[in-house]
Amino acid sequence: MVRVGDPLPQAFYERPATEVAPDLIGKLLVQDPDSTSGTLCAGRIVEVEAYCGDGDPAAHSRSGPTARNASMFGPPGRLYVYLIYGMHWCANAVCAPAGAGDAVLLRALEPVHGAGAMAARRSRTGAAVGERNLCSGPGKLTQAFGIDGAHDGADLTTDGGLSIRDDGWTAADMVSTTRIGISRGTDAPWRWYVAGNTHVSRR
DNA sequence: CGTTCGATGCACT
DNA sequence: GTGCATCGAACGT
Repeated sequence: MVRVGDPLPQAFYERPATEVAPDLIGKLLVQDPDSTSGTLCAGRIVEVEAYCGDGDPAAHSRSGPTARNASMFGPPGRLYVYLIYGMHWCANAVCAPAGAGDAVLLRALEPVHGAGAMAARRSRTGAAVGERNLCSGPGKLTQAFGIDGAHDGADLTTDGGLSIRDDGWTAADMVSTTRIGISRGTDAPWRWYVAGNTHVSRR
């Protein structure tokens, strides 16, 4: 059983995404068991990217609120979940005061608890999925945790469901690089990951 | 090991 | 009609 603290409070998220993102490295994404999933799942955040409403050409919020990105302009500490390439869900933690359009994309996790349940959700055919393949990418981690559009706007700061918690772990070495998988805003050094961690995407 | 490429739905131009 | 904040299979070296 994982021993963790309370969910990070809304105040933690109510800062620019570029400040919150590196602080999310090392924290735990926790999914409490519920009626449909009897297993607690937890993964340590080892890779993130910041997207900013203020002049960031890569952010979905760059042109103001739309039906898709509405939660990105909502209160901080909520999830912004969207579908990409027609088949993968991506999960973000909304940051900064409501209306700013800031969010931090969760790019990779290191499984800490519930890896069996994650593997079951990651495997379509029943074939085994290696541990390094469970959460080593933004589309993989949402599949591993069963996160989809129904979680858009979910509150990360309360008990039950999904939350992000601090168990005291800190990275020995953290690296900052430019963001990947985008065609605009490629110069901003807004990707952070744990140096040497085997669960970081595209290693 | 490496790189290329198809899948697949939808928001936005 | 175009272009994705991706993944994994199918190649080539």
